[in-house]
Amino acid sequence: MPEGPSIIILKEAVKEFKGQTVIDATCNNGAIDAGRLINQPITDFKSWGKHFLICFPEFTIRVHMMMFGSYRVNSHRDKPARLHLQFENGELNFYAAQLLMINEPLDDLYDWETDVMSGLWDSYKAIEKMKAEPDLLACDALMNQQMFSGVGNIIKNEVLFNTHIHPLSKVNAIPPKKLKEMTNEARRYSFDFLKWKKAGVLKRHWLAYNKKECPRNHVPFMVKDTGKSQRKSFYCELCQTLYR
DNA sequence: GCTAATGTTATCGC
DNA sequence: GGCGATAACATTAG
Repeated sequence: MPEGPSIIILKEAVKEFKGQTVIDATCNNGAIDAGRLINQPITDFKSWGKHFLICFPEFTIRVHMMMFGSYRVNSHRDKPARLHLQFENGELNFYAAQLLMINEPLDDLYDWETDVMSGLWDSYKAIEKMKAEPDLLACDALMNQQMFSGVGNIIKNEVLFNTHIHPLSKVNAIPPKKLKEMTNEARRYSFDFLKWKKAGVLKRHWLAYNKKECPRNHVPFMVKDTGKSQRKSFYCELCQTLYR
C-alpha cells in the first residue's frame, strides 16, 4: 500500500470525514491513547511523503502504513483495527499501521518542500541535499525520505530506468543536467503512479520493477540488493549508465 | 506451506 | 560514540 501516491489516494478516500467529530475511537495495541480523540473534530487530513496525518485542533495522529498497512472506509475486517474511528456519518479503520501521536505543530516537524507529491516540492533543494553527501548512490538518494519524501522502491526503479541511470551511480559523478532530470522524473513519475494506481493499472505500466528483461533491448535485467537499505534494484547494464 | 514484498526503527557488536 | 549488520514488526499474494 505505501509510497507517496497511495497516500494521496487514501487522503481523497477519507475526505468525507473532514470536519466530522469522532464519536468513538479504539486503538488495538496501545500505540496511542484513543480516548483523546473522542469528541474531537478532524480539522484536516494531510500527508508528507508516506506519512498520513489526521489533524485535530490540539494534536495530530501520524499513520504510517509501513509494508503491510491497510485501511477500510465505511467497512471493517473481522479482526480489530489498529485504529478505529467512528463518526456520525461512517467509520474509518486502519490495520497493521504504525501510529504516532504528534503534539507539535506540523510545520515545525515537516519540510513540505521535500515531498514529491506536494505543490511545495522544491527540486533544487533535493539536488543541494544530494550534492552535500559525498559518496551517496543514486539508489539511496531516491529512497532517502529527507530528499525524496514519498518515493519507494517501485518509483526508485522506474525513475532510474526512465532516466538511464545505473542505481549504483555516485550522485556526485552524475552530470548536473542528468541529475536534474532524475530529480524531476521522481516527481513526474509519482504522478503517473498515482494516475495508474487509481485506474488499477499500475502493474502493467512497470518497465523495470519486478521485470525479467529490459524492454528496450531485451537482455535480462540485473537484480541486486543495492545501497544502504539493500533494497532490490532491477537494471539494465546496457542502457543504464554507471557514473562513478 | 513457503517466500518475498510498495518500510522504518531499535538494538547489537565491533 | 559511530558505523553497519541484524532483528523486529506485520500481512498476504503468488
